[in-house]
Amino acid sequence: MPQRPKPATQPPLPLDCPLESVLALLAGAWTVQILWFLRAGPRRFGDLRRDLKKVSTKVLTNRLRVMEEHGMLERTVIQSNPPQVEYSLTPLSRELEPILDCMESVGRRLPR
Amino acid sequence: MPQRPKPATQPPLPLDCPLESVLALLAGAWTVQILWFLRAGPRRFGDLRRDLKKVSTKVLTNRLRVMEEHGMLERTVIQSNPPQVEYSLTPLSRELEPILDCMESVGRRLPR
DNA sequence: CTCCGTAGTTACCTTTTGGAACCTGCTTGC
DNA sequence: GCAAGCAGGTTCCAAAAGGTAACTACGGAG
Repeated sequence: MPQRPKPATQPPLPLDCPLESVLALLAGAWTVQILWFLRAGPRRFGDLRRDLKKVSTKVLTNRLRVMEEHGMLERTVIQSNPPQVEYSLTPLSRELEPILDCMESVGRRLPR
Repeated sequence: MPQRPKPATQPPLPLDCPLESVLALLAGAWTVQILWFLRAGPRRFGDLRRDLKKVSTKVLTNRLRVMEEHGMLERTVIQSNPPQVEYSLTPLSRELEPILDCMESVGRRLPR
């Protein structure tokens, strides 16, 4: 049994973590799922509410607003009667798609 | 201007979302960063606290406990004086590494 | 004798988040 | 006239998350 531990295991940190920007975008409940369901094409508010069962309209609205502010969603109002709103991916959120692919393939090989 | 919108854009949802299991593992603040810093090798409690600046000991302890319960971390007590605790990746968390790689490369090509 | 570093634990408080329920205005179908 | 579907907005409340500060126990350094 050593009498004195080494002062610190790895004095310098092993590379600063460059994931913050990505994590900031993906943070928040439902964010990733919304991206997932929009990959197949634009979807309307009510579609998404049905896709994400168990989400309340308030939370969904907030999420969509925040994602839009982050430039991850485009919101298009269709002038019809009643008016409809379509959400679709942007160039920014398309950059994130590889992460979804990766999560999917990892999830498939995971137990359960 | 159409008089009546289509009843629903995509009646069946475009594939049920298979990301839940992965998202459940990665959820929670600091989780991904902890995995990131452990990739280089086992690290001790104090190391991680320094890696993740701005994290309180309480929150870090909670995170580590939860991740251990999920089978994502191995906790090893080193019988020294004072005793030390080392955290390391498990087979399960190693399965998640591709996601980290992917996030890193996406993050690099993102603005900012 | 006091402080430092080890790895936490505990109590307390604030902030954030999320959910349920109800509301709007609009039009169509019955 | 009444209900239904569209896209939300609003209010209230509960739960969860997170931060601060103080505390534990151990030995070594000064």
